Amino acid sequence: MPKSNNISMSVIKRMPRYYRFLGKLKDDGVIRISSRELSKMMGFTASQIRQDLNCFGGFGQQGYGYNVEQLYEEIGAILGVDTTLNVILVGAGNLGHAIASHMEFERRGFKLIGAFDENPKIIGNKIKNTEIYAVSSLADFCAHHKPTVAIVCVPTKAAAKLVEQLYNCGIRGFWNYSHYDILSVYPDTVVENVHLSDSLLTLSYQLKCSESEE
Amino acid sequence: MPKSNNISMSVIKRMPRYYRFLGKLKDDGVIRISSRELSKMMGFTASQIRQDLNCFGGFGQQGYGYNVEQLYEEIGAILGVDTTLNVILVGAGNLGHAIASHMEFERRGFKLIGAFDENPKIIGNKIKNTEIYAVSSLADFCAHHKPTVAIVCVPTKAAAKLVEQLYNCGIRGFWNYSHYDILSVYPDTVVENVHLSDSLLTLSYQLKCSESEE
DNA sequence: CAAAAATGTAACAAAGTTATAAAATAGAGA
DNA sequence: TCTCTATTTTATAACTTTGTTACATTTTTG
Repeated sequence: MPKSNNISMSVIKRMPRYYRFLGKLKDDGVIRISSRELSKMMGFTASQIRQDLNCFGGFGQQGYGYNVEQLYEEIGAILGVDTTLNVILVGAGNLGHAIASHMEFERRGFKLIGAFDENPKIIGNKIKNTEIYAVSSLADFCAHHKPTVAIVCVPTKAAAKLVEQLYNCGIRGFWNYSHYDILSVYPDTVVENVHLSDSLLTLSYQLKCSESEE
Repeated sequence: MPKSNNISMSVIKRMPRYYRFLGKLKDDGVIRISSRELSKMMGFTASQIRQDLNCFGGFGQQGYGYNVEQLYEEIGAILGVDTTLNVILVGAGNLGHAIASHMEFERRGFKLIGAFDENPKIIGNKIKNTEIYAVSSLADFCAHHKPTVAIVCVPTKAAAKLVEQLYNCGIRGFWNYSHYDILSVYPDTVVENVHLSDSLLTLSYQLKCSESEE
């Protein structure tokens, strides 16, 4: 029974991590867990865990802790894992292909229903039972199958135009791996700009710092 | 002349993004830019940009703005792009291969000097002029070439043991794509757990919210 | 030389994190 | 079965960090 308060982004960003650890515990057959135990595993403070979980409702029981399976399901529901969203991949090159095949979409409430590319050499190939179509067929495909999310793995210069096109096709969620930053200019869209290189650069910065502190 | 204050992680995480946008401006031949103009492009407030940049020193000039090229170089230096770090890839499967070939390491102060995998079928192959070696040769290789950063792209169950092994080989920076969470248990190591699926789940959450608000 | 533009800093506000007091439960032992 | 104690959450309060606003100062431009 989630509280309908608006939750802060900081909390949301931590939820998938909780989900991950709880899934692991569940698979290991753990029935119950306290915030204190979880904190040791995850590297958060127990306080924070309790407060985070409490944003959505009191899942814990005083003197007992949290029921692992129940909490796992609750967080799954919060994140929307229990409702399926249709996804398309646009740009099925090296990276797009790897991401699509690496990601276990089904376990996360997504279903890959199509992939698109401009390269004639790979059009017709398959990624995990999903065919790669020509980008030119995008509009027709979307009109039929109504995907809501697109994984954007195209070169920088192609991205801006593509995003507009995808929006017109009804796409409302963008999972962006291109070097182009998608800004949320449309009010009803959601964007995750991944930018792998950003985390590499923060790693670089932190390494520099830890060296100079020795 | 960077200030030696300790900068907050929130600021650091924004720096690569500044670097990206400034690089683009530089390539476009833009000589100077004001915080106001930048704010429009990037979706931050102008104030925040000024405050962020000021953490490292006064790069701007009143009444003029910032010199694009100078600022680009300064931020590059802050992030450590100007000093080269040797990197190895461990796990050269689908994802590892894609990331290594997608990432422009040289432009970011990194140099890929080796890749490792357990699959005999791909040992001996090349990724961007870098050979794929057997994991068993890891220790020898590291003793010789002293890499400081490892890209971890192995299956979950292999990760824990591997991290320990890599630490013993002198690796101090972990760029982790496995589903295993590397905790910073060693005091002098730096970890970036990427967890692609996390951002997909936050996207899912946000989509759910934006729907219910309509 | 004056008006406009822009930074850097200080004051303020909001958000996030940690600590603590109160309430509830589980589990042990009589 | 009942009672008591240790455990653990919840709610709230204190604190810390982060972000925003405002403004004085400086520089450019016409």
